[in-house]
Amino acid sequence: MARKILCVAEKPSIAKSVAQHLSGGQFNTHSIRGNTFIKNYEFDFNFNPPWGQCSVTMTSVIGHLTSLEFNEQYRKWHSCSPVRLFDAPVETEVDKDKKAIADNITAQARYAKALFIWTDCDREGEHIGAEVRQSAYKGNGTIEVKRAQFSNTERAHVIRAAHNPINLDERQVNAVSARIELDLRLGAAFTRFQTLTLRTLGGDLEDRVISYGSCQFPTLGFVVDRYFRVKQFVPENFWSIKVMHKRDDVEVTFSWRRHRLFDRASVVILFERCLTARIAKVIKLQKKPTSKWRPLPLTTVELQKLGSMFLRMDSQRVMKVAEDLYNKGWISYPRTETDSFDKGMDLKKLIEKQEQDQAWGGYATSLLRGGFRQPRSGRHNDQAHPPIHPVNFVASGSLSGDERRVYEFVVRRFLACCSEDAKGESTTVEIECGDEIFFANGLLVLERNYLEVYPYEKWNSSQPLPRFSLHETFEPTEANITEGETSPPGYLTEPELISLMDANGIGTDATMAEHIAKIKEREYVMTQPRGGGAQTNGNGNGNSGRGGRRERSGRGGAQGGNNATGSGGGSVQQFIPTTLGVALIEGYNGIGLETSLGKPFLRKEMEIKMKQICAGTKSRNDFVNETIEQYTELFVRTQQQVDVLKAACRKYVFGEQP
DNA sequence: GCAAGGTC
Repeated sequence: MARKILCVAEKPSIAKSVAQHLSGGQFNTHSIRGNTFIKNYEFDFNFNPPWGQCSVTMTSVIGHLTSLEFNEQYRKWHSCSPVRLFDAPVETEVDKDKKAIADNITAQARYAKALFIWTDCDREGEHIGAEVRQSAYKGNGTIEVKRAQFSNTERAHVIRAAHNPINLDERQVNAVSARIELDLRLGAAFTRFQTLTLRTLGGDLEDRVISYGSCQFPTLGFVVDRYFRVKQFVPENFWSIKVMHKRDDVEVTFSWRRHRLFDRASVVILFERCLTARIAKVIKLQKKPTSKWRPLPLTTVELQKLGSMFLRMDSQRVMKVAEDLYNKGWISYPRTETDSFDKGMDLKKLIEKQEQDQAWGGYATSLLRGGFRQPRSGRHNDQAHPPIHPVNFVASGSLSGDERRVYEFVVRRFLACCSEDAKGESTTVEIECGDEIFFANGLLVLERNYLEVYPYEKWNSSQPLPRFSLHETFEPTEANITEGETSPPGYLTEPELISLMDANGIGTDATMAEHIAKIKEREYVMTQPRGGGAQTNGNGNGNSGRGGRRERSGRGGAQGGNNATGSGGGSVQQFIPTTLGVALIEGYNGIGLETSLGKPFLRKEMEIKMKQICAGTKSRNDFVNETIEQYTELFVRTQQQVDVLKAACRKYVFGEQP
């Protein structure tokens, strides 16, 4: 009898495409008991020695199989003092809804010679691989465990991976298992402590969960931080000079090189010198080619940011719709950090599929007839998934409204990536008037190229500048002093929040939207459209607290954010902390810990140490012990100064004077 | 009733 090899992927879609490639399409499909998504695919494949020709069962899990939990006696909230959760015993359990999946692996491992793990080649994937291994060992203690190394599911790449298995990377497994343990201990300890302590203040705090998480708190911190920057903003007056000149019926405005000054008297003096000079002289005349770069291949973070800017959906909604499109086979896997396409990928074949579309089909054809350019390469690569791209054509009629808009965006972005940059010509005229220098810019768009298919970005020719010649002198028609006042930043928008999270390593591409949703659900923040009234997520009053302070929407109305230019109506949502959200962050800031829980630094540090574990320069034990020690210290200090936290709640939530 | 991370 042929030897048997069990292969396990991280998700059903990967199991299916790997099975298709390895079997050449010749495989049998079996459902398993207890789970409708998981299938076992059976076929033969000739592996490299020592395995040779084998019968293969290819199946999958659905993400993590197990969770870490406190032992039974610590699970009830009042079972122990929260501080004990830093060292209470924990155990790993198969999730209830994953039991059937784990059993399938245990059963299939029983007669297999080897287990090939086909989870994503990232840290979490490595840990999921270890979870799979554990289930396999239950059925077969001597099964040999290997790991396939692959970053996409192209046929040749998959077959190469099957022929060249490596071992699981225990360091990555350890880094993730440490992360899991720390998230559980810190989250549970602080959540129980906060909730139970602040509950004693009564009122609106009596029966709600006031959760702490190493991602949700920094996320809240960003919102509160911006809120105070808006509130504490003091406008400043500034003055500037502009020079105007009319020629060939065109009114040209020359802007001041110094931009603006905050001292009126100085501006008046400089202005008077200009007036005295009377004559302006052209000192620089420059015409040069310019271009607007086509976008990079699409990552999850970009999809979420641009989704809230152009499509006016919140990040959670965009991800939900993208997942649906992925599950229906229209777009590639939507959770990726990679912003460059593999050299070997056949992009033209994907473009061909779009030729039939009424709106962008013609453009797709023009790419295939010579317009095609290999996409730019960004610097990110998660080694697990390609950038988000359309994999099949679907007529817009068979999609729902939101699906249509997300699909259209993914397709247009993809076609734009495969296009030439937009080309133009920029003109600069610089004049000297007295000792001051002024300039005017002109832009002539020559070839729109990718912009033809990517209406989300704008680039338009300016009014053409009239002809000037170098060194010529002329008397400007008019010169003025202008006056203005600096305007406050706007409240944080969702794309800005996602950028901050991304830059600070808060959450992953797949979870950022969830953290944002979580702080809304906890009523730490609410969202409102720019210039409109408040809107909360779920039920309840977003401005928690009796007599809580209501905030005016401020003057930030139209400023500071991205003025979206795409399709889709409505206006951008902005994030405003509730009184509770402000109280929590201000409370922790006030306790004077060297690193506040409301700042991103602690999470960043965790991320750095995980990388050290993966590099082999730090052990799992050292990492866990150090971090537990660090947070225990923060916890004890917080307990000692809990009055600061309570005072912040009284002040902000209940509006009491200190 | 707590977290964050996978994925459906």
